[in-house]
Amino acid sequence: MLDIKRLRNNPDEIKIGLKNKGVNIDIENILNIDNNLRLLENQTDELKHKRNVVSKEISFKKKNKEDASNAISDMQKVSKTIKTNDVKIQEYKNSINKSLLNIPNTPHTSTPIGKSEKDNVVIKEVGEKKNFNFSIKDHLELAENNSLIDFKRGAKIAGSGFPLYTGEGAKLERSIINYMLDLHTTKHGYTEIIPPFMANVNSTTTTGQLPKFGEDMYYVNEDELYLVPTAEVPVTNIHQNEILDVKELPKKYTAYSACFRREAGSYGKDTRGLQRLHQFNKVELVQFAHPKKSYEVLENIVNNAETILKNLKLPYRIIELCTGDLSFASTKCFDIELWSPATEKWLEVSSCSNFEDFQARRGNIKFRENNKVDFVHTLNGSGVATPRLMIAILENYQKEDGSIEIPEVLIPYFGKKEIQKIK
RNA sequence: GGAGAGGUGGCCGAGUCGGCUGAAGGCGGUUGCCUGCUAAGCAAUUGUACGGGUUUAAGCCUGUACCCCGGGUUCGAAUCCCGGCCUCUCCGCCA
Repeated sequence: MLDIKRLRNNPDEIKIGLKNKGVNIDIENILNIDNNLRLLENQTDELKHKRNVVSKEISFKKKNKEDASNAISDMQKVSKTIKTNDVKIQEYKNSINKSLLNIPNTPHTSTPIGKSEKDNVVIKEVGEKKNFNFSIKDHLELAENNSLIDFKRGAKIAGSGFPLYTGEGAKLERSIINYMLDLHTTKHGYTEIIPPFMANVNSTTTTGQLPKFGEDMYYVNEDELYLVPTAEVPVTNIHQNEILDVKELPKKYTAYSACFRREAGSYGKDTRGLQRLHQFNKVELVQFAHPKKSYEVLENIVNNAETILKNLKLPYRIIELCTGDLSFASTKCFDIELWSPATEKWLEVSSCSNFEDFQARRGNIKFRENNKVDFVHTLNGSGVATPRLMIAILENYQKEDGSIEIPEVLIPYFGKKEIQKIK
């Protein structure tokens, strides 16, 4: 949520930011309502002040057995006015709040300006794309031949987009998750969390899924709960309505969660195999940072995520999203993409973003420094999502005989050096 | 799911038959004094949000609101009434 004071004082700056993000929002209208609100609030505060004073006088009079009926009937009128004013004030506030919740964050000044993903900037490419001297298979065929994932039965159980990992496929998936969690906790200083996989309206509003993107989530009507689309939702809300001590910052959490996404409207787009799923596994990194340090923290998160891919010896690249491709809540964002040799495409496995105080305002997450209280900056990044990582491992580590080599760092977790071809 | 108890400031904990309680008391924190150092002691200070005023600014002054949340009664509610949420205890069910 944007700061209403920023809206009052620098409306032009915000208009430019929103324009760069490709959205058009009537800020003047909000400012008008804000003006009316403050006017009425001032008047009403004065009435309330009067009521407080006179009520005390009434109390004294009654104690002294004096007549207070005039004052009381006066105050009856005042109270009536206060009541109607309060209703109006609440309407103004609701209206402003509703508008603010629907305004996206504005990009950081360093974010490259652009309209769509075509304008994203490649920051660097790391590792070499392997040259295979045999005809390679794609991850679907490999998963099938080695009995790692049973898409058909997954679909039978829940529908398409719900993969059924089987045997060594399940074990490899688990190995990947464990390896990532261990790296982040032992080498990168994160505290591990296992969060609820469902979240309420409040929590999903903090992170920005609600009110605009409710359609993207699975919703359990009876209990008014959303299945988490990412661990970012529960983990960011750990400190909802809290004031942290500045000494605690940055607070670093890593969490595994299953992620559930309806992916409404994306049918037929890169949906083969593991590319786009309704349920997938992800290890998430979340940090609560001092506002002055948050851009350093962003680099730190990118670095932590990157280390996974480096250690797995997979070719990857980092791109910076342009203003037009930035998500609703973020000011700056780096994606990490893995190379899929079979499809000759880059696959996004991580998205690392700074939200500055956007989520902190919605979730009321603050810190105290020298007796002053201010909103923290929240950041997160995938570290990383498993399905496309699985694609990259299977495809990049395949051998001519159809077996799949296990990346060195995963061997202690997987317990074997390779997966033998079965079919 | 059934029965009962309860939700007060960073924490503990008082709050009378509604009025002078933003909230006693204690702990903790901060600052000052004291002290050879530490401990102890003494004193002061110590919530948040949103307005208004003032200052170059840190700040200061001032108003309103907040004692789980939302309504209601009343001139006036932490205190009374209704609804919700959460916690605890017992019973039931269950991985």
